[in-house]
Amino acid sequence: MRRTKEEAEKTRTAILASAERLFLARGVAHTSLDLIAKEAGVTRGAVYWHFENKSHLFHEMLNQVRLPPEQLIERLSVCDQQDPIKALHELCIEVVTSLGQNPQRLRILTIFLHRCEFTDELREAEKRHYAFVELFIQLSEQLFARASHQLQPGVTPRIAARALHGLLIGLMTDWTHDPQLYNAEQDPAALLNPMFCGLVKNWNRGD
Amino acid sequence: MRRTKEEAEKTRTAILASAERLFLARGVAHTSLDLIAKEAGVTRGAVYWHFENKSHLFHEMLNQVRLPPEQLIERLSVCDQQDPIKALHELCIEVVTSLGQNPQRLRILTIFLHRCEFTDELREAEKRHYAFVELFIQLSEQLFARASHQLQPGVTPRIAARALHGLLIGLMTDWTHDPQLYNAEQDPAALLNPMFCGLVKNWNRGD
DNA sequence: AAGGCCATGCGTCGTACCAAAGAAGAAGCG
DNA sequence: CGCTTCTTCTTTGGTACGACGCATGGCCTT
Repeated sequence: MRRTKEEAEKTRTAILASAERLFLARGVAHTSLDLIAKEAGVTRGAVYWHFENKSHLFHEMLNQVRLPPEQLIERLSVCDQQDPIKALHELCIEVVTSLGQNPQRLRILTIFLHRCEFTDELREAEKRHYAFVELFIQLSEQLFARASHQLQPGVTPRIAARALHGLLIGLMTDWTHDPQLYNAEQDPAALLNPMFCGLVKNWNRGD
Repeated sequence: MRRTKEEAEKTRTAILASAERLFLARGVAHTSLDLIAKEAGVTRGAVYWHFENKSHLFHEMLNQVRLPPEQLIERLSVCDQQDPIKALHELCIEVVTSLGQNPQRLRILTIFLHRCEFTDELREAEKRHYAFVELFIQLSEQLFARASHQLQPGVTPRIAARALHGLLIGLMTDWTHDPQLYNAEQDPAALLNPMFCGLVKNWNRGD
C-alpha cells in the first residue's frame, strides 16, 4: 500500500536506522536483510525497493555521516593558517570531541572499526575510507614540513604525521570499543597533548 | 582411512593453516568450513573431528600465538626494574619489532583487527583479548606512577598509560592494514619516541 | 579386535534474489 | 469536480543455494 512521498522517505530512514542498530549489535555479516526489515516494521520487499542489496545499504548508511578521516582532510585543505601545527592540534581535538557529541557518528564509526569484515563486497567502502586516511597523512606531513623548524630534533615530518595518525586511530579504536570509559575521562586534549609535546619544541610553553 | 598419529596432527595443522589463510583473505564470517576443508585437502568430516565448530576453530587458531597485549603483560609482570619507564619503552619496541619477524603473528593479528566481527560466538575471544588490554593499561599506569617524578607537568600516570596504549593500538592497526608501508619505514622506535618524549622529562637527553 | 581418523550422505535451516500482485496517492480526462 | 488510469511503494510467495550439524560407515593403525 503506497504511502505518501514523505512516508516512503520515513520507511527508508527507518530501514537505515534499523540496519545501523543491528549492525552495531550483531555485526554486518551476521545481520540478514529480513531481520533489518522486521526491525523496521516492513518486509524484505521494501528493503529491496530502496536499496539494491546489502552492500549498497551498508554504503548508504556510511554516507549518512562524515567519518573522522574525511572530516579531517576537509578542514585541513581549507584552514592552513600561519601556524599550521597549532591548527592541526585544534583540528584533532575538535574531531575527537565532536565524536562525543554526535552519537550516530560514534555508532557508525564503531561499526566500521569493530563490526564488519572488509571482504569483496565491502572492499569499496574500505578503499574510500583509507583513501581519506592516506590523504590526511600526506596533508599533515606537508603541514609539519612547513613548520619543520619547530619539530624536535630527530623528528621528521613523515614520522610526525604517521605517529599522530597512529595515536588518533588508536584513541578512536579504544573509545569505540569502550565508550563509557571516555565519558568519565577528562577532555581528550590531555591524551593528545603529550604527543604534540613530543613532536614540537617548547609546546607547553608556547601554548 | 586412518593415517598414523603424526599424519593426523599434520591434517590438523593443515586445517588451521587453511583457516588462517582464508580468514585473512575473505574474513571469518565469509569463510565456510567446507571451503577450509577443501583448501586443506580434506572434507568437512575431518574438520568436525578435530574442532567442535567454527568458533572453536577460530579460538584454536588464536591460541597458536601470543598477541601483543598478552605478550606485553607477560613481560611487564616480571621485568620491573629500577627504571620502569625505560623498561616499558624497550618492551614496546620489542613487541612492535617482533611482529615484523613473525609473519604468522602478524597475520593472526590482522585477522583479529580487520577480518572478524565480534558477535555472540566470537565474544569470548574478544573478552579474553581485552582483558589483557585492560591489564596492560593497569600495569603500565602503575609503572608510570612509580616514576611519576619523571613525568612532564600535567601528565598523570593514567593519561600516560592510555595515550601509550592508544599509540600502540593505532600503530598496529595501521601496520596490519598496510604491511608493506612499514617495511620501507625505518625502525619503529622513531614512531614511539615522540610519545615518550612528550610523556617523560628530559627523555632525549637521558636516553 | 578395537578404536581413532576421515569421507560421505542427509536433513534442516537461513538467506539472497526474483517474480508477481496489490494498495493507495498522484495525475490526467471528461 | 469525480472517475479512471498511472505510478510509486510494499507485501507476499517462490526458488535456489549454501552452510551447518549430525550420523553413518569404512579403513587403517595400534
